Amino acid sequence: MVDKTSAVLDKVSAIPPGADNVACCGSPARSKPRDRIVTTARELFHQQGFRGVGVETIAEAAGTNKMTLYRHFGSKDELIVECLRGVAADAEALWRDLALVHHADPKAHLLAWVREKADYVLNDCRGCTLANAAVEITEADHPARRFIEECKSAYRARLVDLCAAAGVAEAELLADALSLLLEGARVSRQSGGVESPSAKFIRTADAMITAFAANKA
Amino acid sequence: MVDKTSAVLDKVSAIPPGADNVACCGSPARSKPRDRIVTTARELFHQQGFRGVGVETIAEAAGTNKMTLYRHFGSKDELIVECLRGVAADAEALWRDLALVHHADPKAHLLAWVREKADYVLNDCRGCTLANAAVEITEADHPARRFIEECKSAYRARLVDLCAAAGVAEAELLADALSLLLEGARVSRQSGGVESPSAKFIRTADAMITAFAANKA
DNA sequence: GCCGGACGTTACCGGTCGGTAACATCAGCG
DNA sequence: CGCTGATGTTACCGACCGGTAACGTCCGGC
Repeated sequence: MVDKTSAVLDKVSAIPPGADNVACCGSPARSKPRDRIVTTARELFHQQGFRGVGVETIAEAAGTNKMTLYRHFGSKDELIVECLRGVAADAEALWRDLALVHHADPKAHLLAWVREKADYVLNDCRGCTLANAAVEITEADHPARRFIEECKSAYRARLVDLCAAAGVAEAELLADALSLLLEGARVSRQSGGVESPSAKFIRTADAMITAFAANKA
Repeated sequence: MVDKTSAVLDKVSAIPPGADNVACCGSPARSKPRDRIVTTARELFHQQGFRGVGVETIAEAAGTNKMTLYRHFGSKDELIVECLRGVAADAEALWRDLALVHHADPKAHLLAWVREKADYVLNDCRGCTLANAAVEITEADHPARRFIEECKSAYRARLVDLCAAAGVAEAELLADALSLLLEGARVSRQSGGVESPSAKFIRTADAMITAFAANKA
């Protein structure tokens, strides 16, 4: 699998022993090993894939060791699920924040959502951790699979509600179209670079929204 | 990584020793080991991921052994690239066939393309092997990465040409939109099952086409 | 002060992986 | 026939992986 030099790893394992990985007051308040493990694992899994990084690498990058990791997580699979839970929670928080800002104007809310997601697509070339996990983890009975499905369907439901609130007649169809465009942009970014179709996510999403907004409910 | 029982493998390794994997006349014309290896590897890689299946598994499922595999391919990475080449060649052949049928009517050609791709999305829950490889193979200098990028950009160019031939004013934009929808449908199928937004691929793609066809060139 | 729990350290285990060496076998072909 | 090249077989290598055992350290709370 080509030489997997630690160039990338060195950049990620920027947790000097004794220091902390969050900007905090003073020195003594170093975050707990468990949190550091999850944070580091999320970053490494996202960057190098779930099968591409081992537990020992994660533990060391988190400034701890394998034994401590296994005191908090029964297995690597459990750690994976915990990481996905974190990803989903962050996405949920982002959605809530956006909803607070735009609660009065669903149409603007929808457009703002497109722009927020576009930011991620353009700035992060590794796409959606949840979707990547679904690609990489092929075992049908892996605990992560069920969780991923729940996340995606929950997210879709929220998007449908937003489209409906924006007065779109075929809210479900628009929501699915936007889901496909976003998911496509994130994966296209990985397989085609910056000049891939992913660069047109905003324009195509906007076109889709206006096309559907033509016939209101 | 959960127990990776050989249930799936048994189904795939349906190449009984002495028989052939292609429907051919008689018994003696068994295809060459190299071809069997590539065919089997493509199937296994697609189904279980590139990192999820080892060379020994591939060789045995192909009715041969690891040594013969390494006589034809210098490394697993080379085999991976060869498999991707095969996938791309098949896609190219499919495109050519469709072009032959619809050479007179670009608009119908475009709609037929959508339906052909939709067939794949609905019937194969593992998406696009090229895109999956881009997700799974994270090494920046892996030989497969360059190849994948070339494939995707070539495919995009063909789609742009088709959209332009269909008289769409913003051919590039429509082509990118359709690319995103398709790529999204394929990955959404993996992370969300059959009831995911991927089920709406045809309807959203059609909507996109009609929306763009409104203003002709 | 002391005790207990969380954490660090080292070493180890069995299994799998990618890859290679050496040798036997077999088919085709002169 | 005998040669040759492609294939099959077995055994092996070092590296890595997920996971565990045993023991030492340290810190906070009673």
